[in-house]
Amino acid sequence: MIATPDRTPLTRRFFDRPVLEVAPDLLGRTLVRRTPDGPVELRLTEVEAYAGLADPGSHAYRGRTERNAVMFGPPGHAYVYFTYGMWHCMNLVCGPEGSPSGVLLRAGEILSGHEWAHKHRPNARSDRELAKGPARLATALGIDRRLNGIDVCAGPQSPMAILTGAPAPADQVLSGPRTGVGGEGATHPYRFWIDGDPTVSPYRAHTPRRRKSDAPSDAT
DNA sequence: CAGTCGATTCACT
DNA sequence: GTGAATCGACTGA
Repeated sequence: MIATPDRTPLTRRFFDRPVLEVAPDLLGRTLVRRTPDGPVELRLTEVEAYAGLADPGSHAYRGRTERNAVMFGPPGHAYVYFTYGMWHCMNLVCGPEGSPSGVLLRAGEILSGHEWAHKHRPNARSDRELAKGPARLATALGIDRRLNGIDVCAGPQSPMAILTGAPAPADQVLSGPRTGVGGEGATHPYRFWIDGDPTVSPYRAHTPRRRKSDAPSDAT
């Protein structure tokens, strides 16, 4: 049997480019999550770019903190964060070290390991819902903070990797505003997805959360 | 140190 | 379409 080039992790050089180049180039690629029960594979269908210190929508906007430290490190590593007290989301760090940017993995199609993914996502009513949304994607693949900072360009022993293979054709890639991002960061078309793919998550505008001090009152 | 809210998901109306 | 869940990072005093 000849070695299969398509099973090789992408090189670090792939991620060492401007995030707006890397993000659409990731669509159609395969993310493999290596579990004790075998590999779970996902074809990426939707991503979002978070572009450096000047991007108001990015966790890195206000500088380095303990949480976002991985974004300031070398490209090709996973930035996994915990949010809403319940969920995890995963980014891939891009660009030259020191310019903190990343690609949020928002959705994908599970290619193998369906049984394992459904076990982690009991709410999913169909295969296409398994990874339809960033927290769903992380949950389906068993990704949590223990994987924060891991190198996805490392060898086959790594718990996670993005494999080489053909990206989605450019004429099937659409872009638009990022989901759930408010303020100045809401206008940039930094969300990329594969046109018509049923696993792409629905767009939602940012919804500011109601404050306690806004509690209902009889006064006017 | 207390207040605020999040790169979301789910149940319910 | 609206609101709850749920906790920890971040902010400003």
